[in-house]
Amino acid sequence: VLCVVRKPTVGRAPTIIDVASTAGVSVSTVSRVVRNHPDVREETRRAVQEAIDLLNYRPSPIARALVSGQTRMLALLVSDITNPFYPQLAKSVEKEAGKDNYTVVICNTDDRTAETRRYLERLLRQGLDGVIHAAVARDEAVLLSLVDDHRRVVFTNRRPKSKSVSFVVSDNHGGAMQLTNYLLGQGHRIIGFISGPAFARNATERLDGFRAAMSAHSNAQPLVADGDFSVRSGAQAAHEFMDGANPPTAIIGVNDSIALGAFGALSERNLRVPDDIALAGFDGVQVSSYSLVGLTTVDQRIDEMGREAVRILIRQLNTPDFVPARHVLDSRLLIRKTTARLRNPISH
Amino acid sequence: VLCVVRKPTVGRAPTIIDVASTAGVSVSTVSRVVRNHPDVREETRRAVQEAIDLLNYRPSPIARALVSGQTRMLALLVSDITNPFYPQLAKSVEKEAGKDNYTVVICNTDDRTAETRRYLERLLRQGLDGVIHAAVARDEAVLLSLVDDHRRVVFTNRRPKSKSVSFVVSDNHGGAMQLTNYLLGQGHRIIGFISGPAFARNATERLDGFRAAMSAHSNAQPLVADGDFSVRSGAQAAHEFMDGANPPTAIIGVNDSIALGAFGALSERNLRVPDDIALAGFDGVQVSSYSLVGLTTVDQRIDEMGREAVRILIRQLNTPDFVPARHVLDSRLLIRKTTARLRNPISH
DNA sequence: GTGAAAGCGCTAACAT
DNA sequence: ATGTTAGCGCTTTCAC
Repeated sequence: VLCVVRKPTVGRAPTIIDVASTAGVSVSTVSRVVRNHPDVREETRRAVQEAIDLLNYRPSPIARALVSGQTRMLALLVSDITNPFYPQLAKSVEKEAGKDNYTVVICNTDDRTAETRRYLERLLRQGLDGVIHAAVARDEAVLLSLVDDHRRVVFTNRRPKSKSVSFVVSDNHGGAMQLTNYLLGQGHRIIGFISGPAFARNATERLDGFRAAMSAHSNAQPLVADGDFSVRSGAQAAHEFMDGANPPTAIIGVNDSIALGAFGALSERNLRVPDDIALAGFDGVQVSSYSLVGLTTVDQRIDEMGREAVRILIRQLNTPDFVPARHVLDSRLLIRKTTARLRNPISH
Repeated sequence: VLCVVRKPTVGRAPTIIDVASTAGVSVSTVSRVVRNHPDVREETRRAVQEAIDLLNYRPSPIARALVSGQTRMLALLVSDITNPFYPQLAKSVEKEAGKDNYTVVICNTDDRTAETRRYLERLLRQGLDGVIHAAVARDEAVLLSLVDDHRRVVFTNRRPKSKSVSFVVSDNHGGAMQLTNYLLGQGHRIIGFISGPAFARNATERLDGFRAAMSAHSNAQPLVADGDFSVRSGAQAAHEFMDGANPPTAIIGVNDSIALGAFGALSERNLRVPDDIALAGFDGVQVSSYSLVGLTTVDQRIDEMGREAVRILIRQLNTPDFVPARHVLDSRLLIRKTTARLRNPISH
């Protein structure tokens, strides 16, 4: 070959070949410099770096992905991005991942296994590197069968059944006990708990914590109503409680959205919070802190959960030997304005 | 070459070569079949399709991206994903894009130009196909300089200055007028408007609409306070209004979050809504509809905005000749529980 | 209508 | 320490 023709550099992103010819070295040397490979003479490295700077060369992630199989793309599976818990989690995940130049794709599963599968199949083909699973559906098996390398997965928000996969969750059981004991300490005995769907492990753990704390008190009467994490379901359940023969003096929502819904229902009934009835949530979502409500809640440290999940995942992705990480974050009771010492004990 | 060695098919995703050899045709033919190229005999097509089904072959998006420069990845730029407007938009964008097998990456810019740039530079190198810009910062120039092909961009939520780029926005000016006229019709004359940042065009349009409607009434007194779209700023501004010498009988928040914040502030002051003071928002965010508040608001049809933005973008991406689309969605007044006919006109 | 072959931009053996 | 080269899986001329 007498003449290796390359299109001119103008109007085209510079490639590794351009850098190599500019610096007067081979492409492998450039590649080594770019990847910080040690086997490069300092002088050569400097020359290459100069060419890189001159041309403003940046390696193509796509070409890299083709050859390495790694795309620096992570998926975050959430139940419903319009539930305020998830945006907050997403923000912290995205921020932490960005530090290591990972891109996060948020996948709204609506807690439907079929959606989980659809997303994963598409993204895996696209070369997805890893998954943070924060949705709460019964889709663990689907996920783990699609991503059989468990190093690529971290569960958060929910605790997985599998023992061989990493997770970061908050201490749901302990948090619920703490909150319930606080309400019991305030004099409440009839306490209503608005639960989440039975398939959501984080919700059932909270319910269990509530029950455990209540059963330790001889004259405590636990009430439980069904909810589905939504504001609407919280309102409905609160109405049910108050329409019952034996209405509670305090209500706990399994998450903040439900508690906010309950708050609305109570307002509609002209019940004042906390004077007439105490109310508490679970999550520590930002909106619950505003003066609108000032909701007492269990802070599950969402930001930390997201950050930690990313750190674990990225570490796993880059280490051959893998031991599943199991992090349980202490949850913290945030006492705000919707709870108070019981003023008008109901006699029975 | 006597012997073309390929690793065995087991444990490895099937490639186009596997399909070709299975079907007994060349890779180009397989490629034609996959891309629905017409130049394939029906018989051949069937044979190839059989091999594809047999092997469960799916073309590699990464390899395709390398050769075509297209990744089917879209970015959605938002100001702050924890502001409930954006998750709702994101959901509709994601859903619509998914129909055409596009993946959406949500980028939280915090309305900082530097963040916009950071995201775009990273994603463009990753082969980003297009951008839906829904954040409201002064970053139009940065975006358009980074993505000089305007077919790849759609603005939404905000109206761009550039005349050569597509957008889908709601009729902010008209919606604000409609809302203001409604309040005037209810007898309100002193109306407070809690605005957004001056750089946010959607906010200034709403403010202009408010002013226009107010100035058409001889004895109407517009009050304006600064806000930044956040719940907190809404609460603060409402306090300022009510501490003023001439408090309004109705307050409009430039978005629902601000109105919700104002609602909290008013509750704190033991003012009942709408009996003591009327309150309205803008956006039609879901949370504002719950019984907690039942906020009167201007619905800007978020879902439709997102859907339409995606449709326009995808169409532009696939047509060589490009005429910018300019869609203005009618906004709709949603009268709910926080506004009512003025009961106790203040005399002046 | 079909096939051969040249890349796309990079990494990783392997050779020197 | 550096260069050569064979791919990664696909699309796309260009022959036939």
